[in-house]
Amino acid sequence: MEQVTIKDIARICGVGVSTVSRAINNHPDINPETKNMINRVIREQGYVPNNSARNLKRTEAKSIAVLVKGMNNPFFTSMVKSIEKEIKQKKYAMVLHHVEYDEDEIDVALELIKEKRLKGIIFLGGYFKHSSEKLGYLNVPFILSTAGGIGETMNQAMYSTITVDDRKESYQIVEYLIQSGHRKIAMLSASRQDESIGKLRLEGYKKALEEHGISFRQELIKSMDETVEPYSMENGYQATRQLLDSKEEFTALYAISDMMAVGALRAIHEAGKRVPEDYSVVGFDGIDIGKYCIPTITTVNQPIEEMAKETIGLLFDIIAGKKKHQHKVFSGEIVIRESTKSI
Amino acid sequence: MEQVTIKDIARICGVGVSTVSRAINNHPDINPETKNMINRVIREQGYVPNNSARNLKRTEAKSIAVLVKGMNNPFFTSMVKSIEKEIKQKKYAMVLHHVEYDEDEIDVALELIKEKRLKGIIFLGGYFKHSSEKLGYLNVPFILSTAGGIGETMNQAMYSTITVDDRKESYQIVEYLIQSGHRKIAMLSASRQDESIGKLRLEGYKKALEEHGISFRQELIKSMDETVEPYSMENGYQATRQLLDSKEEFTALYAISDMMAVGALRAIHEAGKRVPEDYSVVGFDGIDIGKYCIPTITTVNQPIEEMAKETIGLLFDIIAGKKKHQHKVFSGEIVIRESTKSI
DNA sequence: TTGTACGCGTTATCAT
DNA sequence: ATGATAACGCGTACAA
Repeated sequence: MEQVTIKDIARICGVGVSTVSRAINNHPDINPETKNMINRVIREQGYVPNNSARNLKRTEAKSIAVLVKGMNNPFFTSMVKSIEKEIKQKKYAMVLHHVEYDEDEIDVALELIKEKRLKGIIFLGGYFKHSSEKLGYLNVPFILSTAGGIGETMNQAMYSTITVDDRKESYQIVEYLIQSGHRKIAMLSASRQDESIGKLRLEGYKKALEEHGISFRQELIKSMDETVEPYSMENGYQATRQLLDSKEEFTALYAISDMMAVGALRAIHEAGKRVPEDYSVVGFDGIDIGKYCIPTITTVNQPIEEMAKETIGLLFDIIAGKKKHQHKVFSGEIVIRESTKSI
Repeated sequence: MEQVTIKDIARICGVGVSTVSRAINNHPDINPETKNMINRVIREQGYVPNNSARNLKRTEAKSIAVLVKGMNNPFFTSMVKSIEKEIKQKKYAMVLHHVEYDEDEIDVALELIKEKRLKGIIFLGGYFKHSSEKLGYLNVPFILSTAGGIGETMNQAMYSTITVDDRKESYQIVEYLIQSGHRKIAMLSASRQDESIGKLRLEGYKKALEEHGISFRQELIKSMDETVEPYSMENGYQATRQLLDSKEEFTALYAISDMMAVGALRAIHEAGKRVPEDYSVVGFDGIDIGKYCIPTITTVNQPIEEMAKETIGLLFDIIAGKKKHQHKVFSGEIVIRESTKSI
């Protein structure tokens, strides 16, 4: 279990530690021969530099952390991939970290800042109802991307945001349903206490109903089961079953995530009904699975690629001091597929 | 950008650094009053201990790394969750790390060992064709869980493995198809050069055919497109389309992952055919999505929960010196759902 | 080109 | 109960 250190290597090679250090870090001022010799010994000994010590010493590390809330959602997976591509292109290192739904992302970020020498942070998802005070501890630029519940209690100049307008997009997908002739539109919503995207999407739903003279009925709203993973297929399945069992009449179902919509499809199928003949179903996010389901799912597509590009681009600009924090809103796009029909 | 350190806290509080350290780490020998005072200042200053320095100094860290190859596969997601639960129960910290398909997991592991003070490593997925020499550098116990390509070049006493017998399980699911009357069974396989689970599952397929007097036909094997994400829905979709376009006759389709099976379902649907009426489809893994698809997918269920428990249990026993490395094989279970029928 | 010595922020040890 | 100080492993200024 004994760790071999840089000193051991130096001793074995009969050189000083700085020479070994130079060999490791490809410094110019070193004799190629000694360098080769040192590298050979390093391999022989299986020596790996201790990163803790390195980070402790190093001035800068050119790394960016990406904190993802909830590792399950495939939506974030593709977002992360896009971001990673961009980060690598800029020759930065990406530190990916998952945050549980019940963890505090700021605390995690603070840990990370002290551990790695971060140049910036990207938060993906999450709710973000933190005080300005706490946010102030974050002494590197950070961006909230596709995060909900932003801007009420927080000082807008302290950070950037990249989002879609959840309220508006939600409004539009519901309006699409209304224009397709649906008037009894059920919704698979977030939990009742949700203060995040769930709330915004619910507001959009209500507004669309209102503007088209349809009265809101609480009975048509099914909230997520908090004991089941949020936004999951299982959650969508459960909620839809409840809805079906309740015998409430509806012709369309709006799930606030594509994953939930998949569960809804199943529940409807099991009830002996068909999509879209008996019920139209729409989701939200635009993840891959919606393209493979049978039927494929009509949804609000979030421009993942663009948002990722903008996120990382903005972050680099802020790091370089070229820009100030800003709040960008992207437009979603309704993608009509097989799960909806006009009535 | 100025980092506030333990010294600053000590100075502000008018105490020594060791006292601050004691306050942070809940040492017994400290006056509750000073402790409270220090904690207040820490909060006020937004001080967070530097983990690099901590790890550098700390004797032991009670942490276990989990390295996952390929972040996309939901199969690993649930595996990780189970493992995390167990690790937390033992009061250890889990370090989760994703490894890209083209990264070398051993190198990543070596980095991690030096950085955190790991007590053990769990590798999830991946191919593992490393030399004993390189493995020897890993000076903490490690377990290969659900990893393929094990045991040929590697010294079995150096590590443990937790797997299902991919060859056997593959054999059984194909045999199930054969017993259901299918004789023309197509397969969505790994890439041709695959030396891992893909190869084993292909061998199982061949053996089942052989033992039931069915001749193997290369035309019925579609390999994954290497430019598309391995084991993905897209990959399954593409391969199935090719298969369908090739006009080869078959009555059953065996996809080596559930995700690929989902893609296959879609491709078949688009071709105007039906599952299971026209084609029976089976997958492999037993992930959630298979329960929600329409139709639900017959598959080989891997006992994720048990394997996770065994993995982490064994690792702790090895760390404690209670057990030696061993190689456990779990049995899968064929779960018959809607996507298959007898002919 | 190479070696020596110091300091990074923290914890452990030993005094007090 | 508290404080001073020596490590931890590494990078780097500076001396040689």
